[in-house]
Amino acid sequence: MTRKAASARNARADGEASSRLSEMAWVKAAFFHIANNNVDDIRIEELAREIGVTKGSFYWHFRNRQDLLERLLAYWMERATVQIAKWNRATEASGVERLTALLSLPANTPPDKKGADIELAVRAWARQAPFAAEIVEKVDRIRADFFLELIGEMGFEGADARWRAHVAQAFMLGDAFLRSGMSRDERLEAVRICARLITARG
Amino acid sequence: MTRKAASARNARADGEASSRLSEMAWVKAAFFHIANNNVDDIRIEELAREIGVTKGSFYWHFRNRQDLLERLLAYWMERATVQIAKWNRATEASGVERLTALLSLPANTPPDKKGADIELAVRAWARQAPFAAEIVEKVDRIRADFFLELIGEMGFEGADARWRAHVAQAFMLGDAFLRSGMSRDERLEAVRICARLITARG
DNA sequence: TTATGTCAATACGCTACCGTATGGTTTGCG
DNA sequence: CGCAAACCATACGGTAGCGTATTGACATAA
Repeated sequence: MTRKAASARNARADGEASSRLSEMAWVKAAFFHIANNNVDDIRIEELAREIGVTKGSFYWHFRNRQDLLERLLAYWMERATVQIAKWNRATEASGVERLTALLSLPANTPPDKKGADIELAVRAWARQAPFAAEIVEKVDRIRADFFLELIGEMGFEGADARWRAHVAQAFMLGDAFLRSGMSRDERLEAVRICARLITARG
Repeated sequence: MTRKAASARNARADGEASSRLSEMAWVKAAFFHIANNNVDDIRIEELAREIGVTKGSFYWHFRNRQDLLERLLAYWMERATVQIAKWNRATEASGVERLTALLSLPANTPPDKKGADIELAVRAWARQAPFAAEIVEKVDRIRADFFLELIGEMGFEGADARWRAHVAQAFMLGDAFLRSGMSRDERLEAVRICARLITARG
């Protein structure tokens, strides 16, 4: 059984995308669950009910629950880094504008601007599971480089630039997690102010 | 049974502290568990094993698991707000120094400077349980006021002060959650830089 | 058409928990 | 002493969720 699943997966990895869909359906369902609750809330039988199949399907596509979680992490990492970087490089806005936009991520990340919730859940998860911690560290490092690059473009250098980048990154996270009753406009203003403070000379 | 437990608790609330210890032992054990993992990891039978008793004891002191969780929250809130405020008001350091110290909380909060972990776990929990969300919001509001007061003492006023306070608070959280491989000294330096940026005129 | 691979349904065993019921033991006190 | 309350142990029922075993349905290629 396990053998079969493994070989089937490898076969798929090479070639086409015949059942890729059903497999992705599981990952996405899990993604929604971790967004609204936490990682322990990802229960196979529950996901199955939502998708409209049974466990029989699950254990065809995945070795076990852990297997799903690992793919979920990979999926999250992709969204949390690569796509953002691409988007940011594609746009031709000014440095400060891009910094502002970046700071208000992940609060605006789809689906349903639940980006912050997912961040939180994954980070909570990371303290439980080393393999999740690894991914989060990677993500943080990639984001750090990205912030540094952005700050660098604005004329800061060396250690100074690194500190400012760090402050920016920390603010991004913290702002997303703060449960203050701030309106959308207020949040945006706060982000703008923060960008100004971070890029102030002195 | 339930009645008995309730009345016993009330009786204790008035007077002495006969069994306060054993009760607190449960709360603290739960506290350690939520620090190292998350709220789902608080399992009665496991805590019992660690304390050296059995479930029989637990259901004497607490109505049920939820009861324990609520007292745990109260305990956390106390630590997360009141005590910090007291400490901060007791000291006679300068404004910037106090801001710096505050920013590096909760990363240095005992036990075992696990403050950040607990923050994370509680906030993850808050998205699952409304009654936890309520407490976190209270804590955030109290801290916000506190930051505002501090910033105010440094001569900032009105909206400007509020934004700066918000940035400080967000940084505090985010810095605690960032899984970057920073050394203790680096972290401290980052905090100092952040305090400078936040209190810069312009 | 038959064989083989792909995918899903059903039924089962197993374990980890929660909460309850009930009985035992210690402790304070009249 | 002796009794009541406080405190804890043991045993049990109930449930939720993981993983497995087995069979069924459908497609496609030989």
